[in-house]
Amino acid sequence: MATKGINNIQQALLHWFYANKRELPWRETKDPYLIWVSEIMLQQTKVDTVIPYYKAFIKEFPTINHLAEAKEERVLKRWEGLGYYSRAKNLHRGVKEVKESYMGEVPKDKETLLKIPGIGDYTAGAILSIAYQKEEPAIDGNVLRVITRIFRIFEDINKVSTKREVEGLVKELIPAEDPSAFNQGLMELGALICTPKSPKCGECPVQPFCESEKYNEQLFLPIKKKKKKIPNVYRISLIIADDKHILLTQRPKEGLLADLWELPSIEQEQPLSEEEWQLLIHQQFGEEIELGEKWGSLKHIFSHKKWLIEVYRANFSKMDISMMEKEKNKNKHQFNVIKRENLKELPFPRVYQEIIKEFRI
DNA sequence: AATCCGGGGAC
DNA sequence: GTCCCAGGATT
Repeated sequence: MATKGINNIQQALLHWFYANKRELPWRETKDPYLIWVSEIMLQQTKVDTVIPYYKAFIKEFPTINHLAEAKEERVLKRWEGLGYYSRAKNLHRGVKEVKESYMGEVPKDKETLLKIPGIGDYTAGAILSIAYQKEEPAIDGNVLRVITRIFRIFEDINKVSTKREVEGLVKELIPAEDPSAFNQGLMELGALICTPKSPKCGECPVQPFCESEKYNEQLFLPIKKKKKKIPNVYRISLIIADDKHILLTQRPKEGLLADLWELPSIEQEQPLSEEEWQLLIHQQFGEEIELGEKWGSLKHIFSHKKWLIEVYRANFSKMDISMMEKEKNKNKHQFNVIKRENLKELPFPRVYQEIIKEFRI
């Protein structure tokens, strides 16, 4: 089974990783804080997407102290467009916690790390192995795919029992010499060679040890239960603006797109006619707001719902926008009057970024 | 154990 | 367009 004198998985993987690893910004450091930031960003997110965000983020928040002292809105602004915004809020909270409770030093043991918001099993293992060279597994989706293929594990990878089984195997494999390279090697292999759809088994350093490849069953692994299909949500968004202002709302502090800003909007489970929308707009935003010219349509898919958005300009009578500023205090309106010159400071969901750009001054 | 959180890329 | 991908928190 040996090839070129390599007779175990560890050696094959390490050898391959040293020769083939990508040069990535977070691979230039061992700073546990920077490793932490990168691992949070890399959750559910591809490397190519993360790179520019990571660079901008650590430029503005180069140390734990910088991030701990930052305003949350600045942190969200740096996360704008990256998605899963609770990651940013938890990272911010977690860094403050490290500063206050651990004298600014990222903990070196798993139990303590797991208490920090946003750090779970995977991220704790990644920080410990990559920053501190601890022999801790870091099981992400790539590793689950690689290991279930190598060892031909036909159990649902979403089950806790399967993850425990994989964790046990990785613990046995992980070499004391370089746990960091081994864990990163497993993930890098999953990202570059052992890919979900078209694995490049001919180029795989671990191919001689891969059970599923022997039986040509790679494409059946890993096993996971499929999710159900997602409902449509019908949404109308309003452009209420003059030369210098635009009316916006800030989303709730928790839940979907938490704390981000957006156009004033109404949602329904069923599609409505223009007349029916108009009625809801009067109830929601006041009698002086009238549906105007249609600006266009937007669509946005989340994990479990799909937004179908119709964007309209609004006509407003009886008062101008600066009057609405005063009306706001009566709690009659559910929006804020924003100076268009300040739009660049506010974080928006991806789906609204293009349209907001049109109104920036 | 199941569901909630975005966005990008393959096809 | 449709499908696939994937950690942590919450329920």
